[in-house]
Amino acid sequence: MITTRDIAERIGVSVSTVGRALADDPRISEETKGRVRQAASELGYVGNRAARMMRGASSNVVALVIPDIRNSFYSTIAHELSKNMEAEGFQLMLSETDDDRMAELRHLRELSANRVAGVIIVPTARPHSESVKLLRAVPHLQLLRKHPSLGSQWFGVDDHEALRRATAHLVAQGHTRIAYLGGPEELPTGAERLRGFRTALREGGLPDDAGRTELGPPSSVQHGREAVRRLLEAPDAPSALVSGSIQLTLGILEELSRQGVKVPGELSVVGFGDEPGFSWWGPGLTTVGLPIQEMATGCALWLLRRLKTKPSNDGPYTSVSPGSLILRGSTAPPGGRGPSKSA
Amino acid sequence: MITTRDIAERIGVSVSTVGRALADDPRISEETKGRVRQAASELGYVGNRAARMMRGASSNVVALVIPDIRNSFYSTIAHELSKNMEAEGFQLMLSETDDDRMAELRHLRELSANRVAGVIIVPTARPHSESVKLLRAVPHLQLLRKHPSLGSQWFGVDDHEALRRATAHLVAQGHTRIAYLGGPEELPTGAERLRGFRTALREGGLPDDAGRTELGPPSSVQHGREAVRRLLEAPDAPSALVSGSIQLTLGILEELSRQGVKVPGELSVVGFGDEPGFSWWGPGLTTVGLPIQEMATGCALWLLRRLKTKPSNDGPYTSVSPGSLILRGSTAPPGGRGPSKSA
DNA sequence: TTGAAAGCGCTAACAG
DNA sequence: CTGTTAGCGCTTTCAA
Repeated sequence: MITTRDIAERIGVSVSTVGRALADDPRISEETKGRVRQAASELGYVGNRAARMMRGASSNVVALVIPDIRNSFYSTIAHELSKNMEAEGFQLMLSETDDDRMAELRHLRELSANRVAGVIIVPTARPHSESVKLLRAVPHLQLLRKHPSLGSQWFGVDDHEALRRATAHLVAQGHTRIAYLGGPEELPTGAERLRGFRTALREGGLPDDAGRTELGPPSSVQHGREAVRRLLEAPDAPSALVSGSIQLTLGILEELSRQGVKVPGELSVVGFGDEPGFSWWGPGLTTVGLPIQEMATGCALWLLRRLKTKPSNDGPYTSVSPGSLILRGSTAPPGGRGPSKSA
Repeated sequence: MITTRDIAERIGVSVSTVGRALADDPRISEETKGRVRQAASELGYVGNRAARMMRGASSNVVALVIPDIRNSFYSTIAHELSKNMEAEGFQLMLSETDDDRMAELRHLRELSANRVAGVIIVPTARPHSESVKLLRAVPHLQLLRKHPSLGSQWFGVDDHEALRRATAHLVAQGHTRIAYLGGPEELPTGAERLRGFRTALREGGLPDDAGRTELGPPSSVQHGREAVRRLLEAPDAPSALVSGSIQLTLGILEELSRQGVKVPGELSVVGFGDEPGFSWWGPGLTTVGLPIQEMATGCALWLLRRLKTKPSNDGPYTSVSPGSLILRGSTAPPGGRGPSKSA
């Protein structure tokens, strides 16, 4: 590897002159700068960031800690962050936790050892206490999920409102046996979405047992399939179904297609997120559209600003729009037939 | 930030003793080790990798350079790599090029400055000469696309064979006007897939002008939609369509749904990749399934081995299986009606 | 306008 | 078993 010293020796100046020339220090003559740059380019010199960091420079790496990049929710976020970060000269480190707090901890340890400049994290349900400590030492931001121990900088969506709206739509159509399929309550998002579901039932004047809930791993397509199967086999099968996770929605759709369930004839369905394919599933999936992109961009801008200004500004948090209900053909009054939009 | 020196001072030993204790050097007494570890943990010490790197330690970061993480093709790869890398203590850096050679170059510069241990890259069509130089200095591996200037370490799929099979299936059903919609020829993958398409036509005894081709940006859903529109409006509209890109396939499906084109009645379609949703699109999409996961795992293992053994072993390349044609309902003999599988 | 030298945190050779 | 010392590549005083 070529160092400043190699350049210095080659053109017969000192390393400090080389360093200054490369930093475009005004005290160095244009002529010397030229020779230095020339030599640097010929030798293929690439500055060593590790050395710079030892002199106090900060890393240009921001880490994104998420459950699983295959979830398009997260890959959209990763893309948006990456784009914004790259524009400011930052690189993106990707750490997948698979919703395992130990994996999360392992990653955070590595990230601290690497002295990353910042961390954007979708925390696991109950982060390890060491994870909490590690995060305290680096500018960070929670995304989607919010755990109190990790500070109050948070970007997310209004989960409660999103599910409330989705469910209210079904209630308004006259459904009285509605099932909710979502993540576990120990996840803040899971709890909020479930709460939104129940709020809508209550507001619709439905008894508490109108709602049947199936909670489970939110990133498991497989679990979505199984949960649907259980719901449909139960004696008092619901006439409508709301989902509280993208992956579960994928499982739901697959299983309903496989079983040939008539939607919305036998069952009305509201999905979560708006994946490619949701619009062409069966009669078109009515679903909750989420402002992921806006959220990710906001998140990136906040962190970038935070990284560029010394003082630690601790605005409490920012929540973005509740998402919008996208009406397609998968919902209709119970017992009715054909998509609601043709009613 | 806590350093070894802080620990040393706290318990009254030298920094080297601390260093050795933390490295579990057999020369240090268990008792001292205990005290050092205790202090380290109390102070929340985290080793500084930048400093270690200056002492010759190598980075534990491997970079993945791809066009766009939103493409599920790449997010699957990222996930698979991440999983394998994490198991060996490596972190994954994510660099998106958007198929822009300048963005690619910018990323490679940053990656070299950070002295990443290795790079896995899906190169742009014609990488910048500086990119080539930069890559020469770091263990790297090409993925999917193969550019001669970037060495002969390559992992990919048999694109020629994949498209040949897909097209042959249509030819066998009696189609004589088949359209191919894929990436540009300047991309190695684009060229190979197109060649596979033409091979199948030729092998089927069809004249060269039996095939109509629409080439364009492979990651653009939008382009897929437009290309389909052009194909269908043309005077001699094809009776079958093959795709050579996941994103283009998404565009194709959206547009065909939107226009209400009867598949396979009016048009037979073979997609590329097997996304969630492809199975429930219309009559079910016949498509080319790709062994992405296997490829990514192979790729990870190869690089890990390469990083752990000093000698640079340059086996030429490994190509994995050609993918398999997944038969569903979207293909049928021309003029026939109903899915081919019901024939 | 340029050089010499110190030091960031860590490891490893060389003493004790 | 432990301490002293040097040096990785760079920036930054302090001198010239």
